[in-house]
Amino acid sequence: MNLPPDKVMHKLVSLAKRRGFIYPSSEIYEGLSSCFDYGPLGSELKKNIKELWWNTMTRRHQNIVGIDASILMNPRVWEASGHVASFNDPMIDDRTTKRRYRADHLIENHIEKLRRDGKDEELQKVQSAYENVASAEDSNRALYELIIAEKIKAPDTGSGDWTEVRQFNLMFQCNMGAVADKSSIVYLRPETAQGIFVNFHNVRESSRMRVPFGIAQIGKAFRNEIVKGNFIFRMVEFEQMEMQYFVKPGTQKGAFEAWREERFAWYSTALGLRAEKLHWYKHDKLAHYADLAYDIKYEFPFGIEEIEGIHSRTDFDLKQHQEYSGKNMEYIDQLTNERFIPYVVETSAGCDRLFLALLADAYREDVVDGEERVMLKLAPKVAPVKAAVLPLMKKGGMGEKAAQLRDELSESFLVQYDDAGSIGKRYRRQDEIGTPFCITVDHQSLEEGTVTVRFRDSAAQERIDLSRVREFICEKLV
RNA sequence: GCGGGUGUAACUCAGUUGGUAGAGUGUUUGCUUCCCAAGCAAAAUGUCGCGAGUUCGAAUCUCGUCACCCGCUCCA
Repeated sequence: MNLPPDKVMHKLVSLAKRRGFIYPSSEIYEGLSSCFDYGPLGSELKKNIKELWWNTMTRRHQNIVGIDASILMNPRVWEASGHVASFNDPMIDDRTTKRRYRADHLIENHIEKLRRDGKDEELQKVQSAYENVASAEDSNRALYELIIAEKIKAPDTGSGDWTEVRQFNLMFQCNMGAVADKSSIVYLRPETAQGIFVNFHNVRESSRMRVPFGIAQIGKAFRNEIVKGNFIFRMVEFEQMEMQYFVKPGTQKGAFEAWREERFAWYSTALGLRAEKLHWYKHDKLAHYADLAYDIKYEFPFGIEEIEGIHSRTDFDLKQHQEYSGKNMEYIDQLTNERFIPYVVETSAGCDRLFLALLADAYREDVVDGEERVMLKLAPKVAPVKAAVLPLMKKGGMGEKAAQLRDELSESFLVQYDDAGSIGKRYRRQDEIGTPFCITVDHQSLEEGTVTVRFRDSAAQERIDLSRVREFICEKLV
């Protein structure tokens, strides 16, 4: 059944809160913009995502190991990575049209236009003025003056009623130690990757790794977003699942293609996201550190948006750290006696974004026996609750038998027990949270030791032996 | 941050020209029921987003503020 996109998001938000997937953060104090809490079912689902990712990365690859780096790092890390200098965007607003632009983008567009028009003299002048901005005392002022001097207009509206250029610092600053002064400034990491780069030699040495090898990490990162929103899609505090793969320079292209294929397959095959909702996006404009970049995007109800970036980061990061720390970041290949700074292929996935993609992908409204129902068609391995154990009636010893089965199954996976209301209502409750199987204990169970398994997707039933239930569910979780 | 919209029960929403809050769903308890939101009976839950102001009196009018939704920009 097809629903209007905006309706789907509203329904997801409402369902997520009602059933304990996601609550607004500190809600009793009016919440906090763009922050959310994962509830009992949400934390289970998220844990499943992370576990699947971790196992896929580290267990299935003998040359990938994991770390868990600290969120706070020496602030010089962020000078080396370029975040202190460039991870803040100069923004400018047009008073007439109320539109907002990146000031540097306006100038770059202008330069591009001059180049296309073949106005070489003008081009030279603007280009050098733009290059001088970096060394200007007040770079925002310099950008502003350049925009005014060149009479640069907005590319989409042609208007040019500009405000001052203002800086948006995307890194969270805080103070380490009880006394707050300039020397105590530390940052909440805006990406987990740097925790990997700075540990390159530690990990290589202690795990006896030889290039090519990878380091995987799951952890929180923080960014002050200019525009937040779309539920948990763009949060200021979010969780990344990143892997940096270190390769010999010149071989990065092959590694890149291999990871591209593997990562896409993970979403479509392992997690069961609908393939037609997944898209590739190739970056034309590359970040300063990259030589090739693709994103895997998912078709959310609010648009096609990124869930994972696969980027060829060159040797930029290690080289920077070598320069800023003064420590050698080279790798020595003992077989060939070559020394080099490895190139890096990065796979960087947004855990919360994937969570949202899974919810959006799974949300269904259909009809069973003439009655509408809401269902989350989650793959069994990501579903928070693997099975529900339901006595058909409370009486006649069925409750006791079902409780016994619940205790037994609970040792292997998360199950729910429910004896409240009619059996149909209880099936629907489980459908709504994506539980793939309902195990129902009836009279026959007491007599001959069998139960029925009711399948979420088809509502069909199958009778199996009580002793086989655990095995049956296990088989479906592979 | 800017423009537009919205905040009333867990959810979806009513609430008249200002007179101290309702419905449906859900939840809880009991009865009934041998398989898909059935029925019967009872119950709990609101500082009407928050704070000021006007008024004898504010969910309702005014101002401020916070959050959310839709656009502008960035990215995981």
